[in-house]
Amino acid sequence: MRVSRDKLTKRMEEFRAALKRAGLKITPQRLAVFARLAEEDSHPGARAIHGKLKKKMPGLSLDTVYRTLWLFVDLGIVENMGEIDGVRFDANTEPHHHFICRKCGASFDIYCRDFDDLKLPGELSEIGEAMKAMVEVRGICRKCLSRK
Amino acid sequence: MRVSRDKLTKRMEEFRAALKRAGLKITPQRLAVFARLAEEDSHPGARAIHGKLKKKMPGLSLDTVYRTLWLFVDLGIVENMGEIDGVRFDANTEPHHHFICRKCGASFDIYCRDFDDLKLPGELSEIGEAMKAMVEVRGICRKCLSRK
DNA sequence: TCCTAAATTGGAAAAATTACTATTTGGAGG
DNA sequence: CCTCCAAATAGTAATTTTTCCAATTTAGGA
Repeated sequence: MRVSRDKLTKRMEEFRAALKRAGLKITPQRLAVFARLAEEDSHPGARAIHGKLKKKMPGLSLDTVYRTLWLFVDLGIVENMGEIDGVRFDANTEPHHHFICRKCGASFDIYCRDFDDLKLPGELSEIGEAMKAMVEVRGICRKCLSRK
Repeated sequence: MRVSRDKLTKRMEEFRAALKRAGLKITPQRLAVFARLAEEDSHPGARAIHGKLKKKMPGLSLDTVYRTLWLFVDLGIVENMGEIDGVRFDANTEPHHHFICRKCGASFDIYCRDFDDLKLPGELSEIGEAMKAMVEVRGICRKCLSRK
């Protein structure tokens, strides 16, 4: 799905501001990667972004895309979805939720009754058939906080 | 953290029942992988599981671990965390939530006011410092439903 | 315009995951 | 308890994803 024009403009402004604030250069590559990410809400991976941009920007290296994306995550203007180091597995079949550390990727179970039976919005049926809902809390874990 | 003895027993029962129901063999490898996963709530990845089990079961192949874990996901006794095909990125800075398709891995944004300001449980502070909470809904997307 | 630290490229390396074949084995049926 | 065979595994090769690095280019301040 496409993002509206003014949302896009707003995001591009935030992007420029964040780079300026951090004293980083505004390069064509960074502009292209961010724009690509900001104008769609399909949450692409690095390869997908690289593939799309390669047409307009043949020299673009895959490494740059990766480096750029993680830079954006560090700057707080982009969020990563999914674990840092590959897929993980969970055999806990009871209702529970997750805390995930942004620094080290560690994850912890959270038990919270209020979260167990969230009422899902009706429009969800347009997207698909929901089977389960859980809350994902992101932050910094104790260990990472202390060794900071 | 360790899981209590009766929870573990219960999970092992469910595991045996699920394999039986599907007409699959209960092998030492499957028992070991599931037990390893069920007795901890640290959500390990395939490599971590393989590494731990290698000591007791020197011949265990990494392929078996991967195959076994995805089998468990298919059977519904294990849930995978993180995207199927690598890390993804999201430049949407507005409060929103995600629907993720179990079949194809596609993800969609959900907007739902009720989810935007979930009250986090106090015990969370023992785990770390929370920065953001979002709801992750899992199910089957329209496309996958229709092509079923 | 010039200069320099920062950024990018392209290719190589590392890590994660899947594929494949020969061999082994769980467990159904005798 | 044997026997047997479809199912499962081991070991290794292939593929995919991600990161690293040295050489080169460039954004943007002076």
